[in-house]
Amino acid sequence: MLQVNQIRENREFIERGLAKRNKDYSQNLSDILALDDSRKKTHKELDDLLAEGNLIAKEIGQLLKNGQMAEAEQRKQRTVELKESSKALEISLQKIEEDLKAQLYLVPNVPHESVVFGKGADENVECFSWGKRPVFDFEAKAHWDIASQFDLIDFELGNKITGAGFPVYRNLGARLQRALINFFLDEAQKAGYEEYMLPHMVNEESGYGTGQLPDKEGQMYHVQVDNLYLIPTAEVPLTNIFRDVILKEEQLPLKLTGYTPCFRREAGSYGKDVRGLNRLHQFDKVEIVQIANPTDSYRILEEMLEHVKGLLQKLGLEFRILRLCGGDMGFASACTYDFEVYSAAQQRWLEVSSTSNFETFQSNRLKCRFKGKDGKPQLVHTLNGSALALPRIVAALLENHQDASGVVIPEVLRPWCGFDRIG
RNA sequence: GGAGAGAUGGCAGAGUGGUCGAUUGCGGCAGUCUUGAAAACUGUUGAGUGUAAUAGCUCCGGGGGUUCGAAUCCCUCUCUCUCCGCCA
Repeated sequence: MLQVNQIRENREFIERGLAKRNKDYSQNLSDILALDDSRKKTHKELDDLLAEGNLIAKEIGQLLKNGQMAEAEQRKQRTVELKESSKALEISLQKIEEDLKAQLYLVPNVPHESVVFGKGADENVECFSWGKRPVFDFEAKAHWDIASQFDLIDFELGNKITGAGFPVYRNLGARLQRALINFFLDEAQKAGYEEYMLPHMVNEESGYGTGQLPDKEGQMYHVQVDNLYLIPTAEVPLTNIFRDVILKEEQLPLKLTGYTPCFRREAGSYGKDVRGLNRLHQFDKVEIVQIANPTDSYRILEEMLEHVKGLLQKLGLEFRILRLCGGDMGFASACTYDFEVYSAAQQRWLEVSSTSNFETFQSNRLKCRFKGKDGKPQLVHTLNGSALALPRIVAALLENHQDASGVVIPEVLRPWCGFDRIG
């Protein structure tokens, strides 16, 4: 959520930034400022009435103490009027504040200066690539075929137990999952991230805090009896740790990591995208989050990119990094890099990580601040990234590291797996 | 699920209708003293809104009510603790 004062002070800058999202928000911004003006005006009127009421109340107290009953009664008459009009003002103020909030919820984050204009995914900019594409002297299989050949993943069983998009991992497939989770967590720990084990359900406040609510409600599983949501990513519980928290400057940056399953309803997806592990309703992911001083956040974003790079390099997977253009960036992000690994068998790129700086967009909602030297609370910057999401990594590992008779496990994973090949 | 108790500033903990945004202690910060440190002493120390700066206004778990006036009384919700029941 943008800050109204920012909009007021840097309107032109913000409008120019938002234009990169290929949508016009100038009307929203005008509405916001107009609503804020009437908010201020109404607030002032209300405050004046309340101030008068407070004053009279004190006088009445004094008069009663002195036994001046008649005078006290007289004063009370005015307070009746005051109460009526302040009640009315309160109601309209509340309405204005609701409208203002609703408007603010509609406006996405302002892309960073470095983000390019673009209409959609086609205009993302490749900024880094690494690795060699494997060459096979046999017909490369897709991961769903390998998975079924070696009994690693049972999609049918998942369909039976739950439904499409909830695969069952078994045997070496299950152990590979566990190995990857541990590998990613240990790497994060080595890089200075504190590990958390988190609830897999969150309440409404948390959903609002990180921006899944109100607008992306349909993408989360909702447990209605208790009004809880299954987390779509560990980012939600991890970042909400700092909701309504004022940190000390010297605590920053805070680095956190956590493994959780992620639940996504993903309504409206279809076709080749959903084959095998490409898109699931439940998947596993290790997330990294940093809570940063605004002056450091872009350096930290680079640091996080390096971390993710390192993971993919250790796994020996060909990948590229894309700088997302304005039109493809998530609602809350100011700057996002996507990591994609190349799937040799499917002959396409698969997104395995998205690493973003949200600047103050989340912290403004979360009310997560830090106190600097001047003693004034200031909003932090929040950043997060997948490090990494498992299913497509598994897909790429199986496909890219396959040989004529099975799959070779990358050296680095073997201590965690306990086996060096499948098949 | 049943019965009872409670929720106050970073923490502890007063406050049961009228200068209470809140006594006090600890912690934090600044200063005095000291070669330096500790101790002691002095001062200072919540957030939001608003303003050029003041002022004003709001906030004592959330919401609602009573009253001229609520941290304090009433209703309701949430959470915590104790006891009972159930349970991995």
